Amino acid sequence: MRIIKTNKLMKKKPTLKSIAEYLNISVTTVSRALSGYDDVSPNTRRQVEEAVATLGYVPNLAARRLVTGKSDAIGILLPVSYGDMRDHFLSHFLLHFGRSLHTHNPNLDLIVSYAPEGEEELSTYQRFIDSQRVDAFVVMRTRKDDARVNLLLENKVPFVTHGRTLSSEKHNWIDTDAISGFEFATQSLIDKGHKKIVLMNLPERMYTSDLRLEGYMNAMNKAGLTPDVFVTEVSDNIPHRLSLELLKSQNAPTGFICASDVIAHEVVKAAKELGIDPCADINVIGCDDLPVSTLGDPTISTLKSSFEDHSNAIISILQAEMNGHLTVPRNKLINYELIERQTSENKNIS
Amino acid sequence: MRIIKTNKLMKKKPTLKSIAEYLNISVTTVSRALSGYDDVSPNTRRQVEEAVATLGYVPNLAARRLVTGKSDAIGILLPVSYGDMRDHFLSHFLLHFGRSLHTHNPNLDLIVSYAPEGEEELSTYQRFIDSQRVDAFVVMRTRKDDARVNLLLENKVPFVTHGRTLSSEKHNWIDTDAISGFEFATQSLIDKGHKKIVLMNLPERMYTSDLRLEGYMNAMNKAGLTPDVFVTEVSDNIPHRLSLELLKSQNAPTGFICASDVIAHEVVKAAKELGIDPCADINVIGCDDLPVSTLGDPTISTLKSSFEDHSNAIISILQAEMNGHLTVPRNKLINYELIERQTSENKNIS
DNA sequence: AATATAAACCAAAACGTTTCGGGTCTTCAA
DNA sequence: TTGAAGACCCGAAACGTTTTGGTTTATATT
Repeated sequence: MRIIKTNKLMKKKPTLKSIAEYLNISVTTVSRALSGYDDVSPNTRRQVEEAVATLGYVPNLAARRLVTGKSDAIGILLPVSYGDMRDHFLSHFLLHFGRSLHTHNPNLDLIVSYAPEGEEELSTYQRFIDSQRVDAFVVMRTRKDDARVNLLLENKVPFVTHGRTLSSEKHNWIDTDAISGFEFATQSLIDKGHKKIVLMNLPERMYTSDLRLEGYMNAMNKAGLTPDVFVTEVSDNIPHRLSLELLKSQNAPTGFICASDVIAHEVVKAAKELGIDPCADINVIGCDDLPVSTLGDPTISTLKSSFEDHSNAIISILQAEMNGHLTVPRNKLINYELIERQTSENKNIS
Repeated sequence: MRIIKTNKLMKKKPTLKSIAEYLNISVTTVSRALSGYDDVSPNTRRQVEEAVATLGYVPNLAARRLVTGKSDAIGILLPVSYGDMRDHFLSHFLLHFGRSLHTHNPNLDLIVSYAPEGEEELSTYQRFIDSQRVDAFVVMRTRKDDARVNLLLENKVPFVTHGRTLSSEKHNWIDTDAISGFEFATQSLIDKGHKKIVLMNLPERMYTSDLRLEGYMNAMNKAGLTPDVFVTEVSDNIPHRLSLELLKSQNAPTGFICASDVIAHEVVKAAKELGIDPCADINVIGCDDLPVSTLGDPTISTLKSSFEDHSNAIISILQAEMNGHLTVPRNKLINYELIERQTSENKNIS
């Protein structure tokens, strides 16, 4: 048992008490000095700060959390399904969100755990709430009618959803402006002369799917074109089989609006397999700007919304919730930007 | 202020005390019943368990942590650099690790924070240690001589590194068996008749780069071939420019062993730009089996080691550390498997 | 000189656990 | 009938903070 640090007067981990003794003042005063109260003299405050620095005091979070009832942590329960391509979005989002949170407030912990959709999803949330591990939640991949939302509302736990629900007016949310985004993307293909444009959508369980559909329909209707919608999971080779089928059909579509870059990538791949030029013969637009869309050949056009914006919006709502109480739910719509890459570069389909 | 839950006798959040009062026994006994001590009668234990269930008691973690000094959390301080392609590996690893940790022990929290390489890296670790937020660390992307390792050793905090260091004998680590893996990959190209095989390595700051180099050298020396090594970051378009240069040089290499799939992908891309068939004219092998290597066209051969194995190895070492104390550092080498895809499918380069 | 005001400080309670060092009551052997 | 052993239980302290509701001292006001 050697003493590690060589600072004078150092034996154990310093506490408020040891600092108080060291300075011959009370624990209360030390605490208040450090918390910036104004009933402590400038001189005392300075001494406390010095002592903290030389003794290397760091507050014990457990004790603080016990007494304040706040945990200074925010939780995110990931709905990952192993091997599912959708994990791409989540894993990148997570990294960015964590990073933003940290730069925004390094004292907020991010606790990551898992609550896959299904049986135990709600009970996992409940346990998390009850143990008071976190002050607030970020809820990912919201469904239209999402039981998690109700649970959190009932328990009066602050949270922000990433994606709207059918009861969006009751809770904080951020979301991409899927209607405008998909309308714009569809319109861009219409402008290029496409007549047969399909939407390859995600399952309608997610609300966002409805909104994307709406955007697509808006553009198609305005142009007097017949919409054609397909729904696919982003896993296994379902999107791939579907793409092959579509491309081989007579009177095959030439424009593809895809709800995910992964789907878009499968369309491109299927086209190449069939000897169809994914840039000249058809146009493909994906969504999310995942690495696959820039790394692939050809590069894939995509609807992008910055993780930075997502994260910042979530964090600012969370902060508002955790400090002064929010009287009314807040929300934020984030714009999509159409990134034109090779799969939509040709100017005129005839 | 309405009462949310409708259970009888429920007003506030239940505590040990409320259960004790409810059952007319002492707090001590309740606590001991729940902790599985054997000095509580079967009957009492049953009653306690029932009460816990009906009242919906969940222990307050802050209180427990305060008294035990354990946090039941493990921390991972990510060395992310925004926009860096290496983040691909990290983000996927993180998702998998979290998932494994959760299935292994759902009561262990995973706290994710950020400590980018540089100035504040060590102080970030120090603050994390001092605040006793976590019981143990996972240290990613170890360097040859890694100050984080020393810091953690000095503070006697349990940790496992992902990747060896020069002082590996002093700490727990897991790592991929880079020597064997890269030797095997190189040998596989030699077996196909390649004479000019280059290694496109990562900066030697990381120990793993040395080991990969060693594996490559082993195979080359054994075959009497002249080694040729290049070092590149995995960011910007450095690997791309380097690839173009190499492929355009006279007496250009035909075999490419790359320390990352991202680099391999750049080689492939450069080849295609130059009209070189990345499958027939050259062979390329990457590393890590990132999504880009399966999603790309052509698909890229790669050295794969399963995240599952990584995670499990780390977790089992961590568990050993956190329960009975480990007397001697543990480690685990994880095998690479060569996944042959299109970029190494041709059988004979002449 | 007495009183009000302000500045600086503090003792003690509280948060909800775990654990230490006992205690009481059976039961059973001597 | 006594004593020991075992089974079961409990009071109180401890963990390190924050906060409440003061007290003390010095200065200003009447």
